Amino acid sequence: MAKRLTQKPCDSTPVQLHADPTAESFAKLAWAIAHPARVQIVRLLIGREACICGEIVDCLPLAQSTVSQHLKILKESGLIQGEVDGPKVCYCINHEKLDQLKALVADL
Amino acid sequence: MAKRLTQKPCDSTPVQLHADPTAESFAKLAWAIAHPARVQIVRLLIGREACICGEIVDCLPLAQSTVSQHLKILKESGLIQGEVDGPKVCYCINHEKLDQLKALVADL
DNA sequence: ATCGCCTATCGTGAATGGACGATAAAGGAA
DNA sequence: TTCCTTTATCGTCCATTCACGATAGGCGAT
Repeated sequence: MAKRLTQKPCDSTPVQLHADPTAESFAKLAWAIAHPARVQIVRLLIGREACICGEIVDCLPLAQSTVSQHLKILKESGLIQGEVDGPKVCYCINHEKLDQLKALVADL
Repeated sequence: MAKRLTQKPCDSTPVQLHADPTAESFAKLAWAIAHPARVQIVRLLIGREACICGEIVDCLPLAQSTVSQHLKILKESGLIQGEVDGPKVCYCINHEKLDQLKALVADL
């Protein structure tokens, strides 16, 4: 790359689009819901404001370990939270993060 | 899977969350912007309402072929459109698709 | 027709994602 | 304690992504 030096780059600003931290966090958040199973999980948790646990597994045509993996990804993204309740774990939506995602997309 | 038959599944609806076509298209659209480079490209195209061409390459710290790949992904998602203009190609945002994405996220 | 520029595509390699079964860890109940 | 249930993690396999250089095709200019 870097060969077209005879003309101005984008707009009037030099270049400086490299490694945009905003784009990175945006992409991460978007990636968290960039899978049908994760979209369904998020919607499920939104649908019932209250938290639920491994019934999520019963709602998806996936193995328990696979669902657990998706839940981990969603948890790491911050979109959902898990809280241990005895031997079970209740998950619920993190509305702050969800609103943040909504704002990021809306402000596109 | 399918072992917990002694208790009701999620909510009162049987199960039927399998292969939700809505979730699939949502996930596809989200995946299209689930990469920092693609977020930057989309923002760039939104910033300048008009279309631009391979200057995008100069705005990203990526090889031309890599950028072309990302553009292809975005084009296939419908979020952007490319129109040939002589030896160059001008890309622009597909506002309909973008609005669709916004609506999908807002209605979460 | 030939040259040079712009872009898409091909081929490759490294890394990651997604799915599964098996297993481990934690807690409640008998 | 000993089970049983619930969930997370491990290891593995296959598919896909992402990045690159090289190459091919299109088009305008010379």
